[in-house]
Amino acid sequence: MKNLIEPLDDITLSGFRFFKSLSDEELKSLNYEKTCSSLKKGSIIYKEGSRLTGFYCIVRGIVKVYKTGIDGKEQIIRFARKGDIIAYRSLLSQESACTTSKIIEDAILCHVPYKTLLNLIEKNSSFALAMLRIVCAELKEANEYITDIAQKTVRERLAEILLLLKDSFDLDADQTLQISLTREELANTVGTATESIIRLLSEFKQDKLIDLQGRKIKIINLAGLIKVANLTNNRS
Amino acid sequence: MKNLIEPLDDITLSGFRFFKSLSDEELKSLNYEKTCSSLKKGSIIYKEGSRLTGFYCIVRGIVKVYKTGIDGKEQIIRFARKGDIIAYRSLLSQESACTTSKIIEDAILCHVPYKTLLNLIEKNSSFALAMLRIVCAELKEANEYITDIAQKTVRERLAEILLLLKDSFDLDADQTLQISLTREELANTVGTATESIIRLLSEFKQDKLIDLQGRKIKIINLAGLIKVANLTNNRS
DNA sequence: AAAACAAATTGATATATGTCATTGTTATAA
DNA sequence: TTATAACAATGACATATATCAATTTGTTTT
Repeated sequence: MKNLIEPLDDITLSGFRFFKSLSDEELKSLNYEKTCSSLKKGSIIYKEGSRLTGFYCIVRGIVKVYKTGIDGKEQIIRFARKGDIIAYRSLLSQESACTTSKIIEDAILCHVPYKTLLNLIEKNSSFALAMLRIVCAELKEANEYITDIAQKTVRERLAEILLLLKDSFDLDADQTLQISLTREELANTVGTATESIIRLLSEFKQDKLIDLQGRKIKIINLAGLIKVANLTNNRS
Repeated sequence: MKNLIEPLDDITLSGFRFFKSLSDEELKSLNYEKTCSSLKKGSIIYKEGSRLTGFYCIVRGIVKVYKTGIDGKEQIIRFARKGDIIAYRSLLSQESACTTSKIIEDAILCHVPYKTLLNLIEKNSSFALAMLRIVCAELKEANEYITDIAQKTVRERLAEILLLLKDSFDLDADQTLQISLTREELANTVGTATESIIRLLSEFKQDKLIDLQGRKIKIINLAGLIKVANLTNNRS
């Protein structure tokens, strides 16, 4: 699969919630300085260790962000979708990327240069604060996930991840998760072995919590799933 | 143990690396607006769920920051020491605290009001950027820990935590860790059961990696520990 | 100093989950 | 249409780690 990259002209970042606090003028130059591209599933946006020149806004599609751990096993840190930004963490720290990002659903991304970001932070304190809050939100998520992964069983975590995916990517009319992951990707998110995911999904199906057909996961007993997930209070 | 709080007059935050980018004038009003206190081991600085009015700078002592998970089991998110700041995450997100912070070594803290923080972020873009980089650094750590906890054995993680503690709190002349934790606290950091920590520490001792006397942990084979920790590349 | 409590240790045991191996299934390409 | 590979599903098995229970040691508190 080739990285079919085709520049796109008419995309604007003006509607992005992340840029809500920008003035018209700032938006104008932002839109001028960004570079958009269309990427096919499987394309890699940037690799762990690479030098970043900017961050990316996701206009459409889905991206998985992961770290490479022991034996090259990937740990998925998050899924990003329309309206999200990626690569900003390492960029702001001025380090080379500590994650890899890969398209899992055909996407359109806009690249915003580091300099533009710095400029906005410097000139627009509302933007700086908004940025700060985005990082803080992600840090909160991370801390919660550390607690989960340290204290919960794989079964509980799988249920929880399914609920999280439901909240992030919604269900279609048929109560089916609008994100399609391989069993391995699910395993790399939950932090377990692929076989365990397969077995647990089957169990969930037997228990009438979900229905499976291929990669489609249909939630048929939400309350039951929530119960299995054993939520403390956080994540809905 | 009582929360013996005694206001302290002559403490200044001017030397804090975190405030490096402040002007003399900003420092002056910061020092005026802060409130310092001396807290004994065991004191709780703030509790999960409480409303925060500011963040805290640690002038001396050690603090553990933890989340309460399943069955009230605590998951230690980080240890903070001189020069570190705590409580800023929830504060910036304007949420109630999602962690609890407790003194584990007699400490002096300075409370800086939210308004002061906001003001600095608004008026001093270098400070805003510095703040941003602090949050980013913590997010990086968190992501790395997620990968570890998801992929490594308890044995590996324990070795790694010992190394981390060594880097954060240094060793005394005798190669002994300058932070004293109960086995339970170690367990709650590593994300395992207390008994497992006890057994693994004994094994490490048998393997001549460390020496134990009470809560004192002496590192006698650093290279060996590093090997056990099975570091990918990140944390030293 | 005794009493009361918290922390550390050790052993026995159960089990959730990882690992390995095999086969079936589906997608992709040639 | 076959060939090739990626993915999914199952079974058998090993084991790291949790859990439970009992004992010892060390710290506070009165």
